[in-house]
Parts: sequence; C-alpha cells; structure tokens
Amino acid sequence: MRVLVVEDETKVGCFIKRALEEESYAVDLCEDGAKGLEMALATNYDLIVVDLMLPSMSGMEILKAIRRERIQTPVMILTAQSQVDQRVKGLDAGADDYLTKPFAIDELLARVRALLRRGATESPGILQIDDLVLNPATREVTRGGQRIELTLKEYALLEYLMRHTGRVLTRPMISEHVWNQDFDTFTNVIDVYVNYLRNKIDRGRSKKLIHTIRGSGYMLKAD
Amino acid sequence: MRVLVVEDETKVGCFIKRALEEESYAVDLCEDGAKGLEMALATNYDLIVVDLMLPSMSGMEILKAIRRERIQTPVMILTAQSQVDQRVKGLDAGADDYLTKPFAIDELLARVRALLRRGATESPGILQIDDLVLNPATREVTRGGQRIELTLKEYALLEYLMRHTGRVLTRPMISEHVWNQDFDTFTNVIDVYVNYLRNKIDRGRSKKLIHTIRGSGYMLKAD
DNA sequence: GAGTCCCTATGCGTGTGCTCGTGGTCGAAG
DNA sequence: CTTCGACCACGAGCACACGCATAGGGACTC
Repeated sequence: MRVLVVEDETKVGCFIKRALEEESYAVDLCEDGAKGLEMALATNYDLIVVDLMLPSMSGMEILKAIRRERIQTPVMILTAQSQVDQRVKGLDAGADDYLTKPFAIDELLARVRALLRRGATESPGILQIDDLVLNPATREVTRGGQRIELTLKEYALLEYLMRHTGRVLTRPMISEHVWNQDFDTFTNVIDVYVNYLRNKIDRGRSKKLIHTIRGSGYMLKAD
Repeated sequence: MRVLVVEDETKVGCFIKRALEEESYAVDLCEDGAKGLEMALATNYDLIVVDLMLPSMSGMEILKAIRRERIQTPVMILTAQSQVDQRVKGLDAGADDYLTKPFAIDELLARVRALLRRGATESPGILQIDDLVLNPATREVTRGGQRIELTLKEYALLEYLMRHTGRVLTRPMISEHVWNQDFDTFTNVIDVYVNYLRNKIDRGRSKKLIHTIRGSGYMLKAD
C-alpha cells in the first residue's frame, strides 16, 4: 500500500514516514505543498496524508484540487489545535478523516488502517480468501488456521494481492504499490518475492491461491 | 434514478427499499426471481440489485438472462457468507459489484452511488457479444459460462476484436493495434492467430462469432 | 560472528510467438 | 459450368523470452 505524506515539518514528516514504513507501507514524503499536489496527481496512491499548514499551497487547496480531478483516494488531514474549525471545511471538501496535532503515532496508524479498509472492496477489516486469512490490524496471517510468519516485504506484497483478489496485477502495479519506486525493467525482485510467498502459502497444498498470468502479472484467486 | 431490488426475504427487501427511497431513488421491489427478470427486461432501470438465492430462478440466471439481452444496466448481487465462490462466477457473468450478507446499509448505499456514478461517466468495463464475455480487469474470457484460456497475443487480438464488434477490421488495423508495428506484407501471423482464436471460441459451436471478410479482413459479430 | 532480510544474478525448462509450406476455398471471368 | 488465380486455413516445427528456482552478497541487528 503506497502512501503520500505531505508535511513541511521535517521532524514530524520523517517520524510518520518511519512509522508507516515499519508497518510495511511504501511511503513518499514531500515537504512542499505544490510539489505534493503534483505527486498526488502523478501517482496512484492508496492513501494521502496532508498537513493543513504548508508553504506555497495549503492542504485544503491540495485536497480540493485532487477531488476536482475526480481522484477518490482517501485523504487524511492533519490540523493544529487552533485550526479546529478547519476540520469541518476539510471534511466538506472531501477529506475522509482528520487528526489533531499533536497526536499519538498509534492513533495515526489505526486511522490509516481504517481508511484503507474502507476503501477496499471488502467490508470487514479482515481479509480472507479461501482459508487464507490476513488481519491488517495485527499483521497476522494464517492459512487453514495455521500461523504463517512473513517478512515485511512478503507481508506488504501479500496484503496488496489480497486487497485486489481476483484481479490481474501487473508488475508495474505491484512495483508501484509495494516497492515505492517506478518500474525498473532490469530486476526480478517481484518474481523472487512471489516465489517466497508461494513457498510459505501454496507449497504443499492442493489448492493454489497465487496464480501466474503469463505475460501480464500475478493474481490471487481461490479458483 | 430507478432501481429494481429482487430479494425474497421480505424484511431485508423492505429495509433496502426504504433506505434507497430515503436517498430519493425510485425503487421497485420484487420477491420472485422469474417475475424479477420480467420486470428487468420490461423497464429500463438504472440499477438492479439481486439476491443470489431466490425461489423459482436464481440471481445468477437472472443476471445471465439480462446480459444475454444486451442490457448493460449495472447489476449488484447479494450473496450469503457461504456463497463466496459464487461471487467470481457472478462477476464473470457480468455483475458489476457484489455485497456479502449481512451488510451495513451504509455500505450498500455507498456502492449504489459508486455504480451509478461509474455508469454515467465510464464504460462498463466488461465486454460482451452474444454469450462471449471478456473481463479486462481479470483478463478472463468465458463463452456460455465456460472458461476459455488464452495466451497473451490471443487475448490482445480478441480484446481488439470485441472493442470493435460489428466492424470490419483490416489486417493493417489489427497489426497496428495488436502487434503495434507497421504492416509487414510477408507475414501471416494475423491469419494464424485468428485461427487459434477460432479453435478456442468458435470450434464446435453452432453460432460462429469470428467471420472472414474475404479480401478485407475479419469481423466479430453475433449474426 | 550468527542470524535475518532484501535484493541481484544466473541457469534452466517450458510455453509462446512466429515462420513456412501445403492444401483448400472462394469468386470472377471465360 | 468450368477454370484459374488470389486468398485463406491450418498443421508442423523452431527459437527464444518469460518466469521459476536457487545461490550468494550486502546491510543491518543482536
């Protein structure tokens, strides 16, 4: 899941970035409003976190510009204590959630999870396909009730696959959302990690869930 | 916006009807499958919500019958928790969305909005001609509900044909769009691949969809 | 130093894309 | 109706790119 954070206070921004990365999100940090909007329009993020008070362009303007382009990506706005009245305006302008500074980082993470959950195709917070279960809140993965240990990247990849079950996911799509980098033709990281996941999830089971769509990409499916 | 709801459980049906009416939709409620299909064909609805488990005629049959009549109205199917595998079939058969019971009414309303929004601006996404269905999102192709496996090139060619149903497509046109290269007179790749497609799509069926226009090119047509 | 984790690099098998050549079909002209 | 040439169908077969598997190096932690 790829997240854009637009925050001008370097310290706060880096802190948020680190916290999100530890939760296996791909994070882009931007300290300038205008540049942040540009990034938001250029890349297909899963979530955007934006501070209201920014140099060059306010968070509210960014939000409005994004919505004007019909981009439905969930947006969370960060406000200072003194900007309480701005919240309502923000929600009206199409924000999905707000958080008042200073905040506990745990609360931010919880709200991020909630927003991503709401945006996903499935209603429950727990992702499930066949007997494979992923709980984003605890980052626990089980298959057939049996616990599966995953590394950060493995988990990030699986979560992305599970949030788009039944759809063909191309390498560029995966690269963009799981590795926050543009597609580099000369690497096979994705193949390698799909292979890791297969070893832990499908290996030795009759029902395979990870499918290769030759020439296109990969797909998670119970069929 | 006029909505048809086909749901046999009176309580659930009335609940949905009321909720939709509160959102100012015009709602027709029907508790019987066969009657529901009749209504769907008779009236030009903007959206159809249909339960999978119904007396006299399943939601899936209704869906298929509607699509067979080339009606592109968005359809949302309601499934019980235990019918998860039916979803995929439903989407394959041309459903636009599904919702698992029990659901929050807010979610149903949100999805209804999303479907109507999509229908207004964007294309339906699923391509269909006669009983041949192509879903670009999943890269899945079925004919008469039966899955057809295609290679990359075969799929690309079929998608191009389906996006221009009923029009004669010359070899240069096909070459340009599917092979994105200029026409090379000294190759018969296109003929070969049309042949591959015929084997997988028309072979053994009474109704041929791929037609040769001698001296010009090829055409996909239900006639 | 041992243990992870992330990523790169390489070799291998197989499915896919494409060419070639022959035989078949269609349609116009005689 | 017959003939002939252009056009198309289709099986056989080859080369190679794609994706899989696995080994190993670099960075980091304990």
